[in-house]
Parts: sequence; structure tokens; C-alpha cells
Amino acid sequence: MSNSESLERVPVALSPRDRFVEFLQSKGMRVTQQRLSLVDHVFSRHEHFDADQLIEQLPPSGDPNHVSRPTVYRTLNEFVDAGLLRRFNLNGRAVYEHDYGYPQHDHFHCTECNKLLEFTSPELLQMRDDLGKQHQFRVTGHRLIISGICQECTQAKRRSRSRMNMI
Amino acid sequence: MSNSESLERVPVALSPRDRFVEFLQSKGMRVTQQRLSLVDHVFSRHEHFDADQLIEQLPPSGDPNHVSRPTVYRTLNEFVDAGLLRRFNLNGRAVYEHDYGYPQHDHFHCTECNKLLEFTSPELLQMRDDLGKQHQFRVTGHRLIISGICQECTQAKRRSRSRMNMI
DNA sequence: CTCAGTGCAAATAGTTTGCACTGAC
DNA sequence: GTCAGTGCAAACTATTTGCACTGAG
Repeated sequence: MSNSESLERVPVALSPRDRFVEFLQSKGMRVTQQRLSLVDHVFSRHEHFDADQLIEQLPPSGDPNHVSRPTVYRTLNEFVDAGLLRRFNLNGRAVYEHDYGYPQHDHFHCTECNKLLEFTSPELLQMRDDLGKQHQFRVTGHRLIISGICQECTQAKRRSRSRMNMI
Repeated sequence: MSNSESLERVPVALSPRDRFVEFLQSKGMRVTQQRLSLVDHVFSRHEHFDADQLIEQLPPSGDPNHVSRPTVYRTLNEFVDAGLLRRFNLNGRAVYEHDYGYPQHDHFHCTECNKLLEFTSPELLQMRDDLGKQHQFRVTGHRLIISGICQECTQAKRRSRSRMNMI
């Protein structure tokens, strides 16, 4: 699923692939087929995804670009460390989204269709920092998920309700 | 751990125990020893806790008030359904807090000591609803966790840094 | 006396790890 | 050639479930 409205990209010097290679080299880690397959895949297709969705989309066992489940998990953690992906939790499973080259943003989560919509709000950021100051808390980040029902699902419900009334 | 500043309670008609009994009866569920042990325990002691912390504090096997692990999990879900507890996720594990009789609030999460501090912000609520309107999203709730370092940990760090400099 | 609730052990889901082999450097 | 990375199977953690027994109604 690419169940998300994409925000504008932010210009960055290096492609995600190059950024990851740089990261690996700076840590003395090796640039392997699997790691390259995964950067390329993750940054060409997805917006929000979890480990299972990613594994499903990967070439099957036997293909030169196949990557095993443990390696997918290991590499997703590396992407987070490298600042390429951001991880958060949605009903108990890890969900990943692009971090590198994307502006900070928050999410609406539709509890009907499970879709995630992104939005940005500078005022929210300002409020967050003010709240930190008020409570003497040194803010380094935040996670906001607004839950509810998206426009399409609201309309779908309305349609089905009016269909009910017609009977 | 009761690692949280408590907000004022909001006046409610029934005690959590009575509210739960009412819930059980309305659903045709039985009022058992285990369920009563758990309401009483949870609403006398805790503020934020996870299943393991709760189980640790419960009387050991053999005690009349002992409750088994599966039943604790089952009952925590019932508390959430009954509107007594709210559940959220903190690094992959379910954390519970009182919902019944407590005003809606959000959290600071100290990444040093893992403490949760509560705060309320009506302006935040207003902003959330405005954002929903702007994006045509029917808002039913939200979860905001501001992460960073709490006052005590900031001070502890400062002290240890200055101790370093003295050497 | 009946059936929902319980405790136990076992299952599950998501993720991580130990280990012997493989391949990047 | 060496050692980090990989795939496999197995472990692990948090939570849920099937089943025979128990006790609330």
C-alpha cells in the first residue's frame, strides 16, 4: 500500500542509496547486494509500510535480489540508524516511512480503512516547544497521530446509510 | 513505578469498581473474584503501568487474590472496553493508564529515565480539531507523545558533566 | 445446575539471535 | 585471506487461545 498523501520532497544532496553507502562506509560496514536491493526497493516504491508488506513485495527466494526475513529486519534497523527511515508503532506493529529527504510531519490515522494521511503544521511544532518550556522538559521530538475517519470512509458510510433508508 | 505527575481527578458518579460491575452486568458478564481483585488493585495503586508491572505487584500464586497471567490480559482488555483504562504503545509494549475519571491529557516521555509526565493543553485539542477540519478528517481522538529529557535527568547530566570537567 | 470465567499449557505474531557458510574488502 | 553479512532454524517477548475444570448466577 502507498496509502498516504505524499508531502513535497525536500531537496537533499545525495540519493538515499548514496547516503546509505556513505553511512555504511563511515561505520566500516559492507556494501552488500542485499543492502543495495533494499535501499533501492524501499526508496522507489513505498511511503508507509511494515516489515511484512516489504517482504511480500521483494523478489521471491531464488531471485538474485531476494533478501531473507532476518536481513530485512536487520537492514530496516540500519535504515533507521542511518536516518533514512523513521519507525513508529501502529496497533502493535512497526510501521516505517521515509525520513531522509522528507519534511517532519504528523499523521491522521483512519480507523476504518487503516490509511495514514500526512500533514504538516508549523504551529503544532511551535506549541510542542512552548509546552516543553512550560514544563521544563528538553524536547527532542514528538509523535502525534490523530485518529478518526477519513473523507472517503465518511462518504462511504453516508452512502450505505442512505441505501439502508431506501429499503 | 508511579512515574507520573498526576492530574486532578474529574468528579465521577461511580467508583471505578462500581462502574466496572455495572459494565459487567450490562453485558451479562459475571462479577468474579479475579475481576474485583484487579479493579481494586489497578485503581488503588497505579498510574501508568504495563501488564508485567501489574502482574509483579499482584499477590503470588496461592493467595486468594492471585490472578493468572492470561486473566490479567483478558481483564485489562475488559477495562479498556469499559472505558476504565486507556491503552497505548511505548517501544512495542502496551502501557495502560486510568481513563475513567481522568481528564484527557498528553505525555512527555523522558528517553533517559523512561518516565511519563502528563500535561493538558486545551489549545492543543483546539488545534487538533482545526487540523481535522482543514483536512476533512472526522477526528475522534489523538495520541501525542513528546519525547525528550526531563528536568531531573537534564540536571543529572549537567552535574555529571561538571564532575567530568573537575578531573 | 448451567454456562461464563479461570488457569494451565500451548499457540501465535512480530522480531531477534546463534551459528556455519559466503562474499566484500 | 579475513571478518562482516547472510540465511537458516531456533529463540524470544508480548499477548492470545483451546480446553477441562470451577464457581457465579
